Parts: sequence; structure tokens; C-alpha cells
Amino acid sequence: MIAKKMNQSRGRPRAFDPEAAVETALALFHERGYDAVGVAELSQATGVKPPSLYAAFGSKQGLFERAVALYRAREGAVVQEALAQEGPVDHVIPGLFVRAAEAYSADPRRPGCLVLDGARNSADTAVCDFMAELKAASRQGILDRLCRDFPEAGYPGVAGRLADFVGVILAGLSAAARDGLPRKALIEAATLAGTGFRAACPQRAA
Amino acid sequence: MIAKKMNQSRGRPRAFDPEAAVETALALFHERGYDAVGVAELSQATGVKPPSLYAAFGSKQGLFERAVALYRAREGAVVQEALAQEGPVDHVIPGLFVRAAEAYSADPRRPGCLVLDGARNSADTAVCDFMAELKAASRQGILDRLCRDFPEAGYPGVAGRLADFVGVILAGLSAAARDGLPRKALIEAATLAGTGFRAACPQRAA
DNA sequence: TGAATTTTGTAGTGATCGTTAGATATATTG
DNA sequence: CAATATATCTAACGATCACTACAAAATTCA
Repeated sequence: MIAKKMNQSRGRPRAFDPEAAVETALALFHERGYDAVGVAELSQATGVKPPSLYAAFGSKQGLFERAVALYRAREGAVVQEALAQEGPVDHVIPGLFVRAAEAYSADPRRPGCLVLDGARNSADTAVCDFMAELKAASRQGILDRLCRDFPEAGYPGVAGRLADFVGVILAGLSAAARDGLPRKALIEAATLAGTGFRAACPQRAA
Repeated sequence: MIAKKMNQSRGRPRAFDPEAAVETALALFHERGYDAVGVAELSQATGVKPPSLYAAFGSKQGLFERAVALYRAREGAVVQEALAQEGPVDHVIPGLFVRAAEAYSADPRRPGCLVLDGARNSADTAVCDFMAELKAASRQGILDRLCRDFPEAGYPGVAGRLADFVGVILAGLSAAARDGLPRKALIEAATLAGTGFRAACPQRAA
């Protein structure tokens, strides 16, 4: 059985690289947010005309979701990795804060977290719902990690309260980065937040 | 000198209350952000047709700035008041955090801070610049207050770093509120942040 | 009352939004 | 080659954006 031409599609081949287009879209969305980036600009930046964009991604939201997926597989992995590492949470979480601060300020043209702030104040409710699910999943991951150290500590909800605190810190770091706080200041604030977390951590009182 | 009719305008009198219109606009802008609220919706909600809105406020941005001014004179005053009170910062700042959390969750329909998040990701650069100035002024107020306790503590920049941390916390509380974190959880996170601030405060080490 | 002045509502302005119809071009298949 | 299938392009779609020309209405002043 000699495979001569195992081409999967019969018609005219695609003239652009979808992954490269997603990469370009990610940069724009991350820089200015979902609503502020129009399809015309996406078309111009990628060099792909709107009909081809819609053939490949279905909609502006579809392209955005692909960009978010790419972002999560890249920068998001850094945070997940920091969160998943072994050891007591009062060491892991401060490390998470600094990693997040570094990631949120790695590229001054794309400050903050795309998941947390990429569609904030968007007029598109479907996109907002999509992002809310991702945020909820992220928060659940934090909660799960904290529950490993505080399954039923003292009174109900210790891990939940700490998870909310962690969520506030990450959201604050992202927002501050988007408001132009310099990288060094952001990382120092994250370090202070880590010190604060350790102090607020009941494990220390045990 | 008998003042018979001291009317200031000669033409047709205004048929609506500008302050009430600003109040209505404030509610809409706070709920969904600057870009997501259109002039048509502002017109419908206030009962004032666009030409009258433009005669009174000049532009959508003008109306927004009036709304922000009203917001700052009201909710913003709570925060300024908490910040201005006497005592050591490791007591004042935790109080500020809780006050802010209460203010950011006072009305579930208008979560978070209008100044911090009301124009986030807006496509209007003029509005973004305007908000950036307000944020910078707010941050300066925090820094000034901290400098009262840490004029030249230890090494340069202690007050600045603490101010950045406070800014991150406030931004995080506002963002978390807008992401739907319940009032009680937000206040508890603010309390934890206060604990964290005290721990990170060099005054404690003195 | 009549002239002057200001606000009002109607009905639009041009621009941009996300999206797509329709024709053409380029590939595989037989 | 023709037939089929897919992607491309130009050019627009209707909807909405912030904003405003214009004339009628409503007031004050002379």
C-alpha cells in the first residue's frame, strides 16, 4: 500500500498559517483587550482577509478563544507549574505571586493576564461568560492546591478564604501591570504579598 | 436694589435635571464600563435625547467625567477618609482595605471601583488618559500617607513599595468584585490583606 | 406683541462594527 | 481533460457607534 499523496483536503490549500494568525491575534488581544481590537485590524495584522479568518475560526470570538488557549498553554502553564509544585503552601503561594508578577510584566506591550483582564468590561456577554468559566477553573485550581494543606483546618472555609485572597492578589497584580506599574515594582509588590500570605496563613499559627 | 427676576438664562429653560442624568449615567458606566454603554442607551435611561445630552455635557466623555466626579465625591470620599485618619499605617491601611472592600461590594449591580475599572480596556485613549491621571493621583495620596510614617525608613523606597502593594490590593479587590466575588468573601480577603500588610510593614520589625 | 435666545425632538450624518454573499482562483480526484 | 471541493478576493451587508443639522417650541426682554 503505497501512500502517494495523503492530502486530507481536496480543494484549494490554505494560504496562511492559522497558528501564526492566532499568535498575532493573541498579541493584539492581550495588548488592548477583546472589544478594542476589531476584525479589520486583525485582518490587517495577520494579512488574512476577513472571509478567510471566518472560514478558519468561525468568528471573532472563535479566534479570541484560540488565542486564549494558546496563552493558557504558554504563560498560564508557568503559573500552573508554580502552583503544582510540592511543599507547604506558605512557600508555594509566595512563589506563585512572584512568578505571576514576572509573567504579567514579561512583555511591557502585553501587560497583565489575558484571562483575567483580556475581556474585562466587554460588551459581548458570550465572551464574558467564556472568560468567567476560565477564571472559575483557575480559582478552583488554587483552591484545590490549598485544600491539600488545609483540608479541614480549624473552622470551615480556611482554604476558601485563602484562595479568595490569592485570587485578589493575582487580579491586583494583573490590573496594576495593565495600569503601567513597572516590572520591578510589580515583583516587589508580589513579594510583599507573599510575606502577607505567610502571615495570614493559619499553618504558621499551628 | 430689588431683585425681581435674577434668571440667568434667557432662552427656553432646561427640561431635565443634569445632576439626575449624571446619576443615571454613573449607574450605567459603573455597571458595565465606559465603552459598553452607548449614547443611545444613556439617552433612553435618562429620558434625555442625544442633542440635549450634548448641549449639557459636550460629549459622551464629558458626561462620563461628570459621573466619575460624582463617584469620587461619594464612594471615593469613604476611601480618602479611611486613608486620612490618624494613627500608624499598620492600623490605617488594613482599615482602608476593609472600607474599600465594603464600598466595592455595596451594590452588587455596581461592583468594584469606577476609577480603577470603569474604563479598563477602553478603546478611547483620551478617556484612558483621564482615568490614568486619576489613578496616579490616588496612588500619590496613598504614598503621601505612607510617607508620613516612613519618611526615610531604612533604605530608599519603603513607602513606595508599600504604596505599590496597597495599590495592588485595591486593584485586586475591585477586579475580584467585578468578577463576582461575594461581598463577604471580598471583605474577608481584604482582612487577610490587612494582616499581610501589617506583616510586611517594617514598622513591625522596629 | 415681537425680537432674541436657548432647548427641544426628529431625523439624520459618516464611520466603524462583526459578518457574509458571490465570483474567482487553486488544488485534488477520476 | 472535466468535475468537485475548498479558499481566496472584492465588496458589500445591516446594525450600531458617537455625534449633529435643522426647525419647532418655550422662555425673557424690550
